[in-house]
Amino acid sequence: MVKIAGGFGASELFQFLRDGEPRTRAELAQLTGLARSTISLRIDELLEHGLVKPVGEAVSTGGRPPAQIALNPGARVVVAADLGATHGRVAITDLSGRVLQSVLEDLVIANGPEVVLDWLVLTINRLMVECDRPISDLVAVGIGLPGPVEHESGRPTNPPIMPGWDGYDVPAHIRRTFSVPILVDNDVNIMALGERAIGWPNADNIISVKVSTGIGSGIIGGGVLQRGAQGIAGDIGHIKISRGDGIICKCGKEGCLEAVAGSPAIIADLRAIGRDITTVAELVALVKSGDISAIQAVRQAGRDIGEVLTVCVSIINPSVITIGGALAQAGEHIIAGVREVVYSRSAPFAAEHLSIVQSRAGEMAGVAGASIMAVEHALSPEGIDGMGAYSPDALEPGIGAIYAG
Amino acid sequence: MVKIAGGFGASELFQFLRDGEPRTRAELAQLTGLARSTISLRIDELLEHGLVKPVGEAVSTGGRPPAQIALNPGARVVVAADLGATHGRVAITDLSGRVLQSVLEDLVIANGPEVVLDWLVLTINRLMVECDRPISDLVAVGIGLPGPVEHESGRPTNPPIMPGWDGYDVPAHIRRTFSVPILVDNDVNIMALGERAIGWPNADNIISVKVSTGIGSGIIGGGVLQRGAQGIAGDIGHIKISRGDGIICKCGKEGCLEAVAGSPAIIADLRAIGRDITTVAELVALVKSGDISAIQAVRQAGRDIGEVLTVCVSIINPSVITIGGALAQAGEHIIAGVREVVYSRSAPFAAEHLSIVQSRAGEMAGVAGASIMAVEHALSPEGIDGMGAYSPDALEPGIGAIYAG
DNA sequence: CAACTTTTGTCGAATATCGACGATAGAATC
DNA sequence: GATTCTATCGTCGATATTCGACAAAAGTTG
Repeated sequence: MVKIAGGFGASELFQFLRDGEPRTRAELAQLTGLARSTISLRIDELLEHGLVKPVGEAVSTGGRPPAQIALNPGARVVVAADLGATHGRVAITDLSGRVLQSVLEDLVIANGPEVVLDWLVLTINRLMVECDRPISDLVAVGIGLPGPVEHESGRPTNPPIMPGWDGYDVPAHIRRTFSVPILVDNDVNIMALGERAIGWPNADNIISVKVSTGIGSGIIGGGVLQRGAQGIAGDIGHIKISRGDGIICKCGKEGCLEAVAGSPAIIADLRAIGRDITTVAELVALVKSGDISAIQAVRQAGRDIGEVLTVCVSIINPSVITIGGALAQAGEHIIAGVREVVYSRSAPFAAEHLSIVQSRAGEMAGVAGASIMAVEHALSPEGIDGMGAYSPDALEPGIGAIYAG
Repeated sequence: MVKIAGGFGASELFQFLRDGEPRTRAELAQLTGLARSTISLRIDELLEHGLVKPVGEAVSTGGRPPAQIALNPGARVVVAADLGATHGRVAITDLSGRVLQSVLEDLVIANGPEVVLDWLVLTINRLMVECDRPISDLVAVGIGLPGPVEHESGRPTNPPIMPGWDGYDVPAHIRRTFSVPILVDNDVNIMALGERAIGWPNADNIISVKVSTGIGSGIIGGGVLQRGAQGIAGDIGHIKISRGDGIICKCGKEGCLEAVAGSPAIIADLRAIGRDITTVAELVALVKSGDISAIQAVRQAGRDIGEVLTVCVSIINPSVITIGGALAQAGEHIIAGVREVVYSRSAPFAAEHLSIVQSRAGEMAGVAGASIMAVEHALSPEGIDGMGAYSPDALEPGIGAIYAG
């Protein structure tokens, strides 16, 4: 039986403190409609579990100053993993998303799920030891993968660059070691979550573009991540653009954005005119060194991306577009190209309130988003109850979070 | 003070009966986690107010057969209005969306909000009398307008074809006469709601295209209507298409889908080769008569729309695309054109699970959606409480629903 | 037709919530 | 610097709500 109704427990009250804002008991009473005395009881419960803590006193309005209660972000931790094709970044963060410990390691996603996820488990264990936290403090794991993922089940679906991963039950593998909720999603989706959390907490309509070897985007619409029917919403890399005639993409179609404006295409173009570069890092370095041809090529890629984003603006009507990924490290040139096209071609009314900006979260956008995704779940009423907020036994050292998943 | 927490009242229980499915008390107890005795008390409350009714008995499993309780759709009514540029359709529907009474009248939206809304108020009054319902049975009004609307406030924003409406407080005007919640939205948005309700109740990702003088779409993503930052999401009419070079749109830009594939463009093309038509209706008739040129023109419009929808499919990843509007009445030709392009150009995985179909709701999609929107609000916990579900006084004849809005 | 099964409404018991009161802590005042 | 004032905090009895058990009701089965 799923508990749906029932009393107003500590976990429900906790929802009002999730944003990290300190509040007084009186404010919480106002918010919830409960009596101050009831709030006090719930607060005591949460204090006992360490999920909230008093944070000094608010300004007195003439009488005894009210005590402020706020989320205690350090009470528990989550794992945030951003796994790419060739690198993996894993972090332990607290409930506010603050990174306590992190590593960036080489990783070959094509080695298959067993190898990669075993490595992930070992890495999590190592990081937990390094930041001196018992495993019982871990309440959720968020993972981003470089391909489509069915978020409900955590299984990759038809991933083009992840041989052996199709349909693999990622959460089950991790849960063999850590009995906590495992959340899995596309890497651009968690990137979008990260960008919003770090740079645009109040924007409900965001497109976060990642430009690197591939080109993809994560879309937040109406405040929620848009995954689409098969988890492949935001897949802008294989939209046909006008400059793409005659250029065949890896996917078999002609004129895909990715085939024209992805870093392999840019690198190939520059090699053709004598620049000796092979990697994205070298391309970025060349642009930063001031090479005119490289700058022009990158700016043109920005225009190509802008062509597609112009359409996205009409369809999604976002208030923010962020540009991230390895190629975005090459300064403002890409964004300049994007802006040039989007602002001139979009409907004035839509463009007027649209910000096109460089990623604020940068390389950490992925883990930031994975952390948000994990915390989001862990702090939901089910997550809190799963932590044992209602069972005092969970306070015993060494027991901690046991969650059926 | 906003009531957020608090007991599990009748309105909360009612949420489990909103779908219209009959349920037994035992099932409801299971669903809510409350005791059967408590459920019985709440059911009695709802029965008294007529919001639910017993609907026969379920099959006995050997003992006394359980009584089935279900939503009583006839208990209250809502107004659903779909106002276009030149016509307005207004309906009274019950809580299941069934149309009790409706009219379709000529209407000049450009006459401004005072004239149009006064007409709407009169029409509502007339229809309520015709279906012999007291005004106290009315619990909400849903209105669709042919332009962008800020849904939260119910005010049109920068509507291109609605002079005098910009920023007008539509709900306030209606509420002068009917003190109920007034919900306002874009006409294509309510059309999308209607299409889902009638044809695809389980689809969480739908694009509903309306093809007529203008071309627009309503997008449901992740189960919720996507409005975007300024309420203009889904505005696909002014996306540039490849065939549009040199064609100037009313909006001032070049090559807009609407300027190429909208009915005025098609009619102009056909007149140029000697067909004597001026209206959409005549165009539809010509196509239905089997005129090859007309059929080809319409099919080409379908291809043009398909070009834009191909991009939409990549971005939104819908499971359903519906094609409606006056031009869609001309048989399957438009859809054939759309399918031709979308299925051949989209990523195989996305196209595989995508249905592209003609509108199932047809001309009634708008009012169906407006009805859904109104009912949705009226049956929410706030709506129910606003009906006086907690104040027995509301049962007195002639008092009924009073809602502060 | 009697025994059995399952639902339904009732009622006392258990539980949760509320409102009031005194204690507490700092600000304002003299 | 002592006193008064104001507002919060924790406690406790009063109240309202919910639960669980029981017996009556309504069909089914043998």
